[in-house]
Formats: sequence, C-alpha cells, structure tokens
Amino acid sequence: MVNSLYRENELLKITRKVEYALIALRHMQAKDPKGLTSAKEIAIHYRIPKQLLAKILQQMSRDNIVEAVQGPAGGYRIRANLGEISLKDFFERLEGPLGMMDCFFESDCIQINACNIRVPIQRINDNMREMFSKMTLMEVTQ
Amino acid sequence: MVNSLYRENELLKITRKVEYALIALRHMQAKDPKGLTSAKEIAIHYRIPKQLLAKILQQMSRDNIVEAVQGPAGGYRIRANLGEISLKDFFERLEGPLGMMDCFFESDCIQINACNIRVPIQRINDNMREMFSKMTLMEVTQ
DNA sequence: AATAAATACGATTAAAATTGTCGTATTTAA
DNA sequence: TTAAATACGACAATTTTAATCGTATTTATT
Ligand code: FES
Ligand code: FES
Repeated sequence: MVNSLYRENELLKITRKVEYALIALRHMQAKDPKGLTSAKEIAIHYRIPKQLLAKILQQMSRDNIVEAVQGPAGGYRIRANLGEISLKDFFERLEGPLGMMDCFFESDCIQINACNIRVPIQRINDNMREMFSKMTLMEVTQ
Repeated sequence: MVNSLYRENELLKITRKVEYALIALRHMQAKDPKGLTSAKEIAIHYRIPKQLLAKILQQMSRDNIVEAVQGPAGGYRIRANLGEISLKDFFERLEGPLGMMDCFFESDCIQINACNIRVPIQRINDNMREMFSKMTLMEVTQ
C-alpha cells in the first residue's frame, strides 16, 4: 500500500452509496415488497439526490438485487431473497473487494516483500469477512 | 449522514496513518523493544515519507503508546503494553470514533427521524466494535 | 559554546476518492 | 404523441486523505 498510486479499498469502505442502497431496499421492503417504487419517491422521502439514487438502483438492478421496470408508472422492486445475500457479498458488489489494504488485492506494491504487517493484517481481514458473511441483507432491511 | 456537511467516519476508516503506525510498532518490537528507533530509520526502510511518519509517531507519543526521546541519538520506543491495547482503542485513538455512519456520532443529520436504517446499522457497528475489542495490538505487531 | 541530529507541530499544498450533476437515450403507459 | 420513468457515460464539485514546508525545541557531541 505504501507505494500504490491510489487505493481502492480501506478496511471497509462503506459510503453513502451503500447507505442509500440500504435505505432504498428497506423502504421497498417495508412499503410493498411486490409493488413498484420509483427512485423519485425514495429520493424525496429521504432527501437523497435523485439521479444518484437512480444510479445506485440501476447498479443493484444489474446485480439482480432489484428488478427495474421502465416507462411511466415504472420503478423498482426487490428481486432477490434478501435473506440469502450476505452483507459481505452486498458490500463487495457495490464497493468492490472487502479488505484492509490494497496490497492484498493489487500486487503492485513495490515493497511487498519488505512489508512487515502483511500477515497480521490478512488475519484481520479474514475476521472481517467472516463476520459479514454471517449477516444477511435481511437483517438490515427488515 | 445524508445531510451532514462532511463525514468523519466510515464503517471503519483505516488509512495509511494506521498502516504506518502498525509498521512502525512492529518494526520497533521486532528489532529491539527497549532500544530507540528513529523515524528516519523506519521511513527509509519501508519507504514511508519521513515527516509524515514522524507526525504519526508523535501522536502515538501523546497517546502514550510510544515514548519519545529528543536530541541526536534520540528516537522512539514502545511504551505501552501492546497486549493490553485493543485494536478498537488503537484505531479510535488514531482515527476517531469507529462506526459506520456519522449520524451516530454527529447528530446534525436533518432527517435523523425519517431515516429507516439507523437501528440496523447501529447493530452492525456494535458487532464491529466488539470484534475489534477482542483483538489486541500485540496480535498485529508480534 | 557551537553544531548537528533528532523530535514537535501548525499551516499549507497536493492528490485522491467520493459525491453529485448534466445531457442524452430508451422504454412504455396513457 | 406526450410524459414519466429508467439507463448511463461524462463531467464537475466537494470532501477527505496524504504529503510537504517552515520553524521551533531538545540534547549529544565536539
Ligand atoms: S506495504 Fe505493501 S504489503 Fe504492506
Ligand atoms: S440518514 Fe441520518 S440517521 Fe440515517
């Protein structure tokens, strides 16, 4: 990590992207799991920038977490079984690999051999991943 | 978080600051737990910007994790019992409160009442904090 | 006493990452 | 045909992180 030009992952990169995604999923689930909800409705209700939220829903649509219906009266509905998606998978789909430092995913660190904390950090990462593997999206959205 | 003007905490904010701190601690511990090590030595060995590393060591000195000795032939040595400092405490001392989203530490979110994911996120945070409470600095540096 | 090598630290700049917006295309119900 | 919704790449603004600068202080050595 010391010499990577940019970093892709911190220990766990939870950003508004994930936050907005969770808010949207929970809203859809609480409201009407089978009916459609527009990005606009959620954006207004939670004061989230609409275009940004739409993009996130679109990404979840590509990931088959939600289903999109176009046209007026269109919107999104939950497609996946949220109890079967671990938070680890969810975070990784939205944000990329979960882990503390670049060097475990990007191997362009020029001092990867000199580094003295690779192994211990690896252990922390394993713990983190294990923890989020045990929790499902359902636990957050229900 | 939606409406905070800036964010202080992500789920876990592990940055180069923490990385450099861990590298330095481990180096000191492996080399000579009682002798002094200069910031320069560590900076050169791991190719870390010297001034930046020095600042981090200075902060750890204020936090009584290391002890600083000034003057030529000065440097730092580990002061605390690393087995008694949890990673949670360590991360929080260096980076501030550990937690997923601002709203639990900063209460200036204007939609804190409308928000539908506060409680579940709180649960995730608790899990995270618990996990890092159980690990000590020693486990990373030895 | 002078020097040099180290820590101490606030201020500033540079770089990177995140967040948000714009413009345009496509779909489809009314 | 129109309007309201999704789709999405490109761009701009903001925020955060990383690094540097400048100066002061301490102290071993000469
Ligand atoms: S700095 Fe690259 S492996 Fe640790
Ligand atoms: S958006 Fe502020 S509490 Fe959730």
